[in-house]
Amino acid sequence: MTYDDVMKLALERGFYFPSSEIYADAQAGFWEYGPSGVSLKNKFLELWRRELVRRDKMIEIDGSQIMSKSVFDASGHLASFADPIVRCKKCKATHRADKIIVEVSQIEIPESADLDEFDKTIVEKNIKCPKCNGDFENAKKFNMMFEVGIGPEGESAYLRPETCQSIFVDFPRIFKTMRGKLPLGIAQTGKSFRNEIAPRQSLLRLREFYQAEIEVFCNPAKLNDLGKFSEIKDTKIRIQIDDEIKSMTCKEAVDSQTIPNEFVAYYLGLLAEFYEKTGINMEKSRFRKLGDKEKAFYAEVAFDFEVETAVGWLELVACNYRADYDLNSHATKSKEKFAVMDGDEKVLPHVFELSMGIDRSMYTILEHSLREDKENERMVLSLKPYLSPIHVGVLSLVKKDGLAEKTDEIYLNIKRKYDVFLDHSGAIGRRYRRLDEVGAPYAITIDHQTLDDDTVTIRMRDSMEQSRIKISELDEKLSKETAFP
RNA sequence: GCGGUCAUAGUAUAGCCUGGUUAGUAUUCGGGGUUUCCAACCCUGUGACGCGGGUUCGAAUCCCGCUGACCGCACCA
Repeated sequence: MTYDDVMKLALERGFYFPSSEIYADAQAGFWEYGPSGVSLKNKFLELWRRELVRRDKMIEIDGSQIMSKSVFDASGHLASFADPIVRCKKCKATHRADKIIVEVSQIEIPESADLDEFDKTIVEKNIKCPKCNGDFENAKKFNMMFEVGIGPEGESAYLRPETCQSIFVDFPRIFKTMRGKLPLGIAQTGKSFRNEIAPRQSLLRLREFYQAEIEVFCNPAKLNDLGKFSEIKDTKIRIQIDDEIKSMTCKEAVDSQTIPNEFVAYYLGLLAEFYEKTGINMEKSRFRKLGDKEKAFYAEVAFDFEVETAVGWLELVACNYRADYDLNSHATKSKEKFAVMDGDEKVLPHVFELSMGIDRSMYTILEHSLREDKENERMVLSLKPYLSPIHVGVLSLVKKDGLAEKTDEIYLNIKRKYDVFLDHSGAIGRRYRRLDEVGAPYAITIDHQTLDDDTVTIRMRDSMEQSRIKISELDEKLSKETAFP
């Protein structure tokens, strides 16, 4: 399915839509989830908790979205999350100062350097705008963090550009009070904020977006000493090496040094098993090892988990081995002690991060699940039953003859346990089609026979097949069919 | 941020060039009827010119600005 097909579904069926859309000054990069989108997102996160957080005995926190200046001073975001930019006086085009200098003069100036240095070099080497040969204005820093003013004096703080900083900052307390033991995963879901220059494509590039992040704290001396590695050693993952994607088991990946150690391979394996269960087509996925130039400023080893969609390869998860970059910086700036005991050894833990983009995952799940059933003239959203916004539709075949009342009765009995959509009106076929489009895997229909023998028909979304089932067996059936795997 | 294309009901569109009707159509949606297991049919109802300014007796239509969407470039720690 194309991007436009997914967009249309999202708008018509309440998955997502533009924020503040009734006002003309609404800015780009902000989208809202509607009822169907929220329901899908909640279930996606429940699956994430099951497959990663609980499975690996991680613990979860929920931190502030606004954090102090010191946090981002220590994390490096104040200096490194900003691009030095120069603007052409003539054609107004904006360029990265460091890049344009390298292109013309081969002089490498780190992007965190003082602005004077860029200006000086541009003048010395007589660098002009590549588009129109015009002169540049003075270099400026464009920081992608949103600054906010706190209290009446407007003291400076920032909306977090990634959720993980609260995990690092909270680590000493959490490790102590939760009786932590290495390796320890700390997880968090929530919003992050980045002032993107050009947000695009609805959920794919947002200024305000959801992340589900996991930071695993570990003893760097024990990266190949992981008992639980056996759990995923045979799990297949697809890894891009040079231009070729190879499918191999996690064990093969470590043995061949495609992945540097068991520790990293274990978490990539968990991630692959998780995404398999979201219904994303894993044949269209890859882990891509990032080169030095692509990696974030804090990363030693980095793999992106990417999935192929109608708009190209999409990065869904960034997996970064951040080493002790973060704990070290926060320890130095705050004077707090971050080293912990691992057996008899005192270590400053290293961190491996799985930083998941929830919004992009939502889009990908929708795109990979949506199909057109031409034979039956319908669009079907073949979501996994446990992820569907609606588990089951409850329909009366006709409203009269007491069927509506009987239908209401069944609805009341199951509505608290499942996401149920009750519908009495219109042609039955039309109601089935509507349910197909929001991905409801089952529909039960109350007909005249129901009044005689207390059975209903149950219809499967994907096959359109129907069978009769006793009302008394309904709960057991639904419970089994909509359960998380 | 630069360049190109574009902006009319929930969705998809006609009308714009050549200014003047009650802004048309399809579908969706609400109510009613008929049928009774897969978007049928009949009746009925709700629903739109992105925002701001200008020209004009009169603007969805012409002009300017803004905002947004799409596509390329750049950006994506």
